[in-house]
Amino acid sequence: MPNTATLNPAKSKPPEKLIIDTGALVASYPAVPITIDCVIFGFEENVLKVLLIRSDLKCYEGKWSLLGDILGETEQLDEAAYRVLLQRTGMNDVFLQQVKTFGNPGRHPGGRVITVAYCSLLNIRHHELKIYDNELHWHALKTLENMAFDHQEVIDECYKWLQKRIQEHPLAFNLLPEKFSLRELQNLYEAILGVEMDRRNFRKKFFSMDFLIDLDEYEENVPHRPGKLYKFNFEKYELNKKKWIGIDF
Amino acid sequence: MPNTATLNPAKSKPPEKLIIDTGALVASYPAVPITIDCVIFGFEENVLKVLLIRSDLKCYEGKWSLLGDILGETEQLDEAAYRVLLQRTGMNDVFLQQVKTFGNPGRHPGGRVITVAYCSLLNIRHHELKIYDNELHWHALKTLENMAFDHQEVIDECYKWLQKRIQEHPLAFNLLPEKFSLRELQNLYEAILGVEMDRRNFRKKFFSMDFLIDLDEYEENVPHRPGKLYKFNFEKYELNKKKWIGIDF
DNA sequence: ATTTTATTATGTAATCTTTACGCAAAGTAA
DNA sequence: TTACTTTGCGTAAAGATTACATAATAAAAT
Repeated sequence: MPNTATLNPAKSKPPEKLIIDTGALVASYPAVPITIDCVIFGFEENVLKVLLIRSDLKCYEGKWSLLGDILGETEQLDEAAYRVLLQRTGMNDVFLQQVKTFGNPGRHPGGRVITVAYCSLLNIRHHELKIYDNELHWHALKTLENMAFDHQEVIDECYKWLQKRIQEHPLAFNLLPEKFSLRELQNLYEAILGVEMDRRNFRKKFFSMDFLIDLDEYEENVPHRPGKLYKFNFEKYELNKKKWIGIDF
Repeated sequence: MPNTATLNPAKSKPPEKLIIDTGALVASYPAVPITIDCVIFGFEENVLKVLLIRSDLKCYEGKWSLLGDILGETEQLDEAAYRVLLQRTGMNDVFLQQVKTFGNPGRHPGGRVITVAYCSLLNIRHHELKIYDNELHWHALKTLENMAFDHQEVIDECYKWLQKRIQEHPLAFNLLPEKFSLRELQNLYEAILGVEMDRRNFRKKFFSMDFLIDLDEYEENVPHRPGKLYKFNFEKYELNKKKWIGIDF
């Protein structure tokens, strides 16, 4: 029901004339091609990487591009993102999230194209690429250059999203092997956040959250004392996760 | 430069044939009309409100709709959001942020329309509406019903965004008068987060952040002991804001 | 005038969290 | 054996959060 306290009947007018033919209305709208771009982060040898292909546009010859495709006419946005990933990499067991929509009119040389960026993270070792077309491969995030379109900006925004997100959600465990040492976990956080942390306090923090399962196994083939291996207790996390009340800025 | 460590030249193929006519490429893409919808939150009499108009579609007769419009052909997304707000309300001094894009193929009865949702917050008293077409007015968020399109879902997502955001950024001060009492500030947080907080701890928290300027003025025309008035020190906040390292989930 | 009521302002003690370190134990390499 | 690196565990000080107590101030009721 309308909140009449703030309705101003003297000034307020109802819609002039109701539109019946909604089909004609929508057909009269200017339309824009929509693409989906996937920013897939991976972690390997202590380096954060992103999955790219060669652009197949002449004007971006030699430049690198995100995994993207045009949105199908009857396709959901999420659905399209999963399809792009499957078609380009053969992977189908990855969690994607919408991050931001980029609509600068000049972002595509062939005319206006709006893209919705999706982001995901995965363990490079556990997700073997099955398709290598257009030189698909992992690039170290730190040394990216020669990006086509506005894809550098898209990646930058997704990286910021990742930095924020990894502090509040257990995303990190998608980037690690199922069994990992605390050192590997810490290296991942340090690489993504770009900070150094105290080993002992990092350990204490994770143990106090109490979502790590001690596997009573140890690292092998390391040139020093092997660390214990853990896995993340996703079930327990789902039941006990923080409700997030805490003003702080 | 490509990270050759993960490039697989045996399997990897360069693009078959580079596309020269990008204009023809883009013209061949199916296109979708894009709209911008603005979710404008306001706070008045301890109630969180959202600004709505009557839908002018016959099939949604009597239902309520967000402030939206079609994206102009050469318009930036952000630009369009500010235009919509200005055209519908006459307001031009409000900060808008992109929240999410909604692309369900069935969300508009006239055919596929994708909308990019923008969100803002403002002090109802300080932003007098200058246009009242289509019964534009504030609705209490709690008792919303009869929403057109998927606008209930859009509002729900923006409300979640707001709840998260207000805990990490000083958004609340856009919803309050410039001079406010601690009680007003707390009421706002309680209304948005839907929780009760301890008066004394709330005060302590805000004083310890040290972004409130004590104006040495007092509330007037309140039926009890008047509280001190403060304003938010945006300059100091910009210099000292938290760098946000703190894993917690 | 005095009392009652509502609300502001301030304080304090107990608990939990974070930070900055110290040091022994377990492997590897010289 | 000895040096070196890294893991694992611990602790004390500082800081933040929580729960609750009480005095002060203004308006309204008696």
